[in-house]
Amino acid sequence: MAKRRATISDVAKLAGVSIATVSRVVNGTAPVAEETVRRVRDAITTLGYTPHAAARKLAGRETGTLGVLLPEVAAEFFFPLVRGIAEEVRNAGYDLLIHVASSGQESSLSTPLGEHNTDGLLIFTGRLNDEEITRLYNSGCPLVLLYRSPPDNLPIPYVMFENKKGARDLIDHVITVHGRRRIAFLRGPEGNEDSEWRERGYREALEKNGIPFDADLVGMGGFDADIARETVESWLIDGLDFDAIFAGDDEAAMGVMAALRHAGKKVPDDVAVMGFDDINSAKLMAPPLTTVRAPIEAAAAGAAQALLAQINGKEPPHQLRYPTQVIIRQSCGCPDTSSPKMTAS
Amino acid sequence: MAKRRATISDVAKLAGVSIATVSRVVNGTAPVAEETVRRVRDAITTLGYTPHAAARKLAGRETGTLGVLLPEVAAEFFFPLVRGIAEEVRNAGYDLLIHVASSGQESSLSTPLGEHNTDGLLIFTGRLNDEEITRLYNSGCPLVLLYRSPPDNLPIPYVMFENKKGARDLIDHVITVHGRRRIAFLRGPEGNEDSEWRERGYREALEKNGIPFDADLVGMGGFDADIARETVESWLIDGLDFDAIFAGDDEAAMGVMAALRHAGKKVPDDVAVMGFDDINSAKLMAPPLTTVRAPIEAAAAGAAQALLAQINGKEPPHQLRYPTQVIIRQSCGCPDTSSPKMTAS
DNA sequence: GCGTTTTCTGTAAGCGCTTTCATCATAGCA
DNA sequence: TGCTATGATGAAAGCGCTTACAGAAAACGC
Repeated sequence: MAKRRATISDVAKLAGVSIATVSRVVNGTAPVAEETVRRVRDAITTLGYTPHAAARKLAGRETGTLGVLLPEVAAEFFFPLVRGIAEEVRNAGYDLLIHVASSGQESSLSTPLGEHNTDGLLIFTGRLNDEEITRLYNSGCPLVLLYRSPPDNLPIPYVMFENKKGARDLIDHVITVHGRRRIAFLRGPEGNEDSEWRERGYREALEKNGIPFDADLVGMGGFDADIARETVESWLIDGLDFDAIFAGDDEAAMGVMAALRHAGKKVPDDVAVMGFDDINSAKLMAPPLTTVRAPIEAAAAGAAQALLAQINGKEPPHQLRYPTQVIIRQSCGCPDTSSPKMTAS
Repeated sequence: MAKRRATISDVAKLAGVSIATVSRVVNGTAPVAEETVRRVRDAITTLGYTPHAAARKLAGRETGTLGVLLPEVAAEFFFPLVRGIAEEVRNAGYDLLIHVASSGQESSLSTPLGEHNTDGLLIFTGRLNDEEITRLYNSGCPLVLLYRSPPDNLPIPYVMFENKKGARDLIDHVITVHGRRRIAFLRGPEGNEDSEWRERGYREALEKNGIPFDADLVGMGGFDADIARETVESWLIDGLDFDAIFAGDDEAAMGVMAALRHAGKKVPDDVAVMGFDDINSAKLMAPPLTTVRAPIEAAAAGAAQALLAQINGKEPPHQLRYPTQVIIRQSCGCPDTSSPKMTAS
């Protein structure tokens, strides 16, 4: 096995042409005689030649790579997200560079990511603070923000869900249909915009139904099962009175259910539980989770498209807003309408 | 805002030195006078200079990038996996290129990934068939396989879990402790080695306890909640007799529980359910899932280390085997030993 | 049949960086 | 004082590729 890999000149030599011609047939950037194309193609396959990415990037202008910045946390909804992005990016012939923000680092100043290594960046992390985003923006790096709005009203495209409407409809449902009035809310991570909008929707629904907002009923869920569980457990110990919990997202809802179950509370009889996102396991929970469907994959794909458009000099939409939809299952108290049971329990 | 980014020569000019010197202070590859270092540093900051990755790669030998090949499927256990890899890779100063195998493509021949764009590849996909792996191996690309052994006994390092032992211990538990004898098994995806070893462990436990193997009790779980659910539902319709289900993995276990619950079967009273992996939501299921812990993140980190070692010319271990551990919760029938309930239901 | 396109192909100039190699002070040592 | 290690720096050669630019051959128009 040859250790050294074939370069464009090897191919050129074998095919008896110049490297420029090889480059042309590889990229199809100029007309090449049919016969020549064949010879070059042959040479390429016999040599197993693959263009060297770095060289290509250096010579051309683009890097052919898109970067994604992710927070360290591993939530289930990351995968549809990454999948949506990956799909789009691959179709456009780009590579995907994923940077998982390190836990320790305040900002990603340490990582020389972006700017030079990628043609553009999809940013999904609260860690990358405003200054960092501003810096990247000023450096001219094409950016698209996921689930957060740009700092200082910078004209950076961003994607968002209709969080407020989804949350409002959801809460309205448990109030009007199930008569719940002591509805708790679990906030997401500090500064998370999705959470802020969901809280707004929650409050609107309360207000609309004449239920006063009670700050005691708001706690930290962190969009995380374990955090949510702890919060609910401490509420239970404190004897807080509630008959429903809007967990902020589905992960947290899972933690909420575990806490409730562990304390002997029945869902939804004693406490209704609602999530947000409609992750895959939502329908598998016991009871199946009433939640709001967020088209995560589609939104991610949209973000990738916006970035690609931007890179190609097109004007991307300033904001992409994806609709959400309430998904009624049983954790809110609604009956199971799916196929009948086999056995009476 | 300057549109064009600063290059090394800009820095050199500003600092009044040669580009070689700038390179030296940036990389610390040779002694530079203190005063000069200061001047260069200043120039770098005022210019906001960041070395261009591609150029660096071209000039140096390495690309500074590691690739990961993932199948399209999005399972929850991917995240610890990616996290483990990302962490390790970042610590080593490499970038991570993630390729999600496309659904349609037979092999990844279409993607020019690997070889040239990365210094090495972590492969976790059954899609990339043996020939493709062989091809990559022959091309001299450093490789590490995740959760599968190399084709044709090629000396490619790979990481594995002690699947057989974990499964054996787990099944032995429900047999000896809970007296189950009609234990079903849900296989993972076709050709999945983890699944094969788990099945072997399952059979060994059966044999050890004098229970004959019954092919009817083996079905397809696909390591997927929905597939597992369907299988169990059809078993239920067929009236198959079983008192325990080893779901193959935790995702499938989730589907199994949903099917059982939906049919009015009690877990674990009517049917014990066991998973494998101990994903985060395992402990949150109702009832909490008895499973086998696989150190996914550690294994992924180990794989990354092995790849890095290989790239740096060190001899990587041929095989990395990670121990597994049975995690007893309540889905097998064991009592809940955690903190007491707050309320009697 | 001669100027003019049109096709095809080669030459060569970088892209921004790393890295010998050579240079030139200094400093060390006899 | 003379000669060599040593430290600090610059000049320049690429890394593998893209892409003007230009030349040569073939096709076209009148």
